[in-house]
Amino acid sequence: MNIHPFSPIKIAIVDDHNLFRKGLIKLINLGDTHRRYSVLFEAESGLDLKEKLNKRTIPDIMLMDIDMPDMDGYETVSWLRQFHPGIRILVISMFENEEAILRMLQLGVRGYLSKDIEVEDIHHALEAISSGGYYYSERATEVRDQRLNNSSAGQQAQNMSEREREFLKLACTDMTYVQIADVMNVSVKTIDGYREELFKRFGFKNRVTMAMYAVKIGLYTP
Amino acid sequence: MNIHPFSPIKIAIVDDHNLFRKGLIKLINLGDTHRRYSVLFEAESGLDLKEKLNKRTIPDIMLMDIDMPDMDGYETVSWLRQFHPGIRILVISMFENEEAILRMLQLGVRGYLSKDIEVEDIHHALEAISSGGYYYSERATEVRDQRLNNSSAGQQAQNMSEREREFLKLACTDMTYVQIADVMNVSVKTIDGYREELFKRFGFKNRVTMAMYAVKIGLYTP
DNA sequence: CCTCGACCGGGGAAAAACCCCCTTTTTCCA
DNA sequence: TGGAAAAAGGGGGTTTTTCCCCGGTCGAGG
Repeated sequence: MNIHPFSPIKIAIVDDHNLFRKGLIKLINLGDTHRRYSVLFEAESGLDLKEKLNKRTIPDIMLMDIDMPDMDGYETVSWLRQFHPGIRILVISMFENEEAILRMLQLGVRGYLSKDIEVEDIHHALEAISSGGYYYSERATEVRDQRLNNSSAGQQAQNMSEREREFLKLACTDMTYVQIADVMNVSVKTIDGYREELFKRFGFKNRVTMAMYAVKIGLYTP
Repeated sequence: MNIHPFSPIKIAIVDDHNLFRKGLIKLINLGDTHRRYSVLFEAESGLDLKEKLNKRTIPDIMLMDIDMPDMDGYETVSWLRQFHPGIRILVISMFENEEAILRMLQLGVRGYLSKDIEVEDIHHALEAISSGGYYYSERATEVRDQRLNNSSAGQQAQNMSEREREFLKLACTDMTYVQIADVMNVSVKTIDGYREELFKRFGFKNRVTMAMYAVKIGLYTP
């Protein structure tokens, strides 16, 4: 189920760093002797992408970063899945942590690569994706597999609720739990419940390590 | 005081991400019609660089990342300044924060660029540096200038002592202040002194915001 | 001499962490 | 479709840690 088997495969790149975009283009062109791929355009963020998608040809494959200003990778992918479900998304991110990988997998991306990639990696990924398949880095595969297995094993983790997410973000600030309870419109005891639940689930020892986890998974940017 | 006015200027790149290295090479070659620059070799970390420097021609200019495994940018620059003072260093980093910029400026680097650079930026920087000058991004210039002015003004900040730095790193972990006092071999009250001093100096409201600051300036990576 | 930096200490209020308990609503699945 | 289980919210009370003000010693150096 190839996309346009005889015309070049149209690619767009969404990343806030010019250097990365140029690096990606170079990696794509290196070894692409048959001009199978053509990079249509680049965008600096999800917002930028939304504008550019209106005026241009729709790409077949979208290379997507996660950490971006305005509208990050998760939001952008959500939006794309809803309004352009035909575009296949390959995430290329600095983040190799479970949370990021799982969220993206759940959003239905076609591939997940680290930014530490070689020419072959990106070509294998592009080939797999353009022929209807999927391509995950070793690390992403590992995360996905271990998620499929461990339901009762070890520490069952992840999947925070929206309220827990919100609490976790606020716990990274200088607010006390009383103040957090106030802005979240629940009692302090409820907040304490969220805290305890997260402590238990993730093994946090104190608020600092919890906040650090939030940073690590990109939920909060200091 | 040009370096080899008629032979190409030899460049080496130190960055742990292949993508960045390839992107940099592409940016350097783009617009370098006269082949003024040649990229000698790439290294993935300071440690890797040390090995490669022994076996190869010494480059004129070194493009240097900060966040790297094994031996980070600061260590690597310190080492280079000591053992290869002739190599001119251009830092190209994700970090645009005061701490990082100031530390690098103090170590005597010739330039500081964000990773958000265009072709012209890198060429201006390389020209300036190879002809004996300096090149700082807008942000780096701003930081340097405001550091020259504000000695008594506003909040005199920065310049943490080595002990304070160490404490700040440990304060990002799950250790209590008692435990931190233990590993730092001082009394809890001394630790409390460090804490209070940093709180006053930087206006932290609680340990979480202090830890977040440590992350922001790159002192601790969650 | 006397200040400054690094260290140590008391006491106390507040916040955070950690227990146990409870109700209501939603989900889900046999 | 009925009931069990989970998720969401709340409560009382304890211990530990954090935070903040106050004070002190000691040695180095202008």
